[in-house]
Amino acid sequence: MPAQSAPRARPVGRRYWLVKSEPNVFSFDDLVAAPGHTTGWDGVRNYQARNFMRDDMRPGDGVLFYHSSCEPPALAGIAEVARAAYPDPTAFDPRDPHHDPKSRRDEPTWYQVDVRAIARFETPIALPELRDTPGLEGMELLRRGSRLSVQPVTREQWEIVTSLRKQVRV
DNA sequence: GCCAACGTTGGC
DNA sequence: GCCAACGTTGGC
Repeated sequence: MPAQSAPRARPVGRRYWLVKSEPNVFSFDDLVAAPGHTTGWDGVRNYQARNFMRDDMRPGDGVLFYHSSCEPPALAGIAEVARAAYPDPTAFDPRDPHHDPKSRRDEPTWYQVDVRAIARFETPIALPELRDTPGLEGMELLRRGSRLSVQPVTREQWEIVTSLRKQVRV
């Protein structure tokens, strides 16, 4: 078979991600308290973040849970993708703040995955510590002006971050 | 509260 | 297709 006609295989193995949430709105504790420690990651209205969820996130992938717009901004714990992408129902609801009339049930614009809490870091890993940790220089989170609320993390970055703290299963 | 950086919108 | 205006994000 000609190589150029072969569908490109998705890289095998577990992938890693980081999601941001304002703890005043939805914290890691809120995720732990949710039924099954799981929630739909709804309300994402950025195309790049959507594409990661819709096209690349798979059940079992690792997720770093980041608290933004708070003091201190920090990684709170780890989670995993519990369900692959499906249409974000809040986009269809006219009364929802994330309603988007251009997303239709027969042709959804916005997608979400389900995220399940796995473990809390014994203490949060605050942003300055991440900046100071060798090997994390390339993290999207640390890039100046970075605003992506769903972003990929390399396996190497994941290993470094998760080795910074003891983890307490939830 | 400030403001830099970013994504989106809409006039042209 | 350009780009100014605008709204949002998010650290500080």
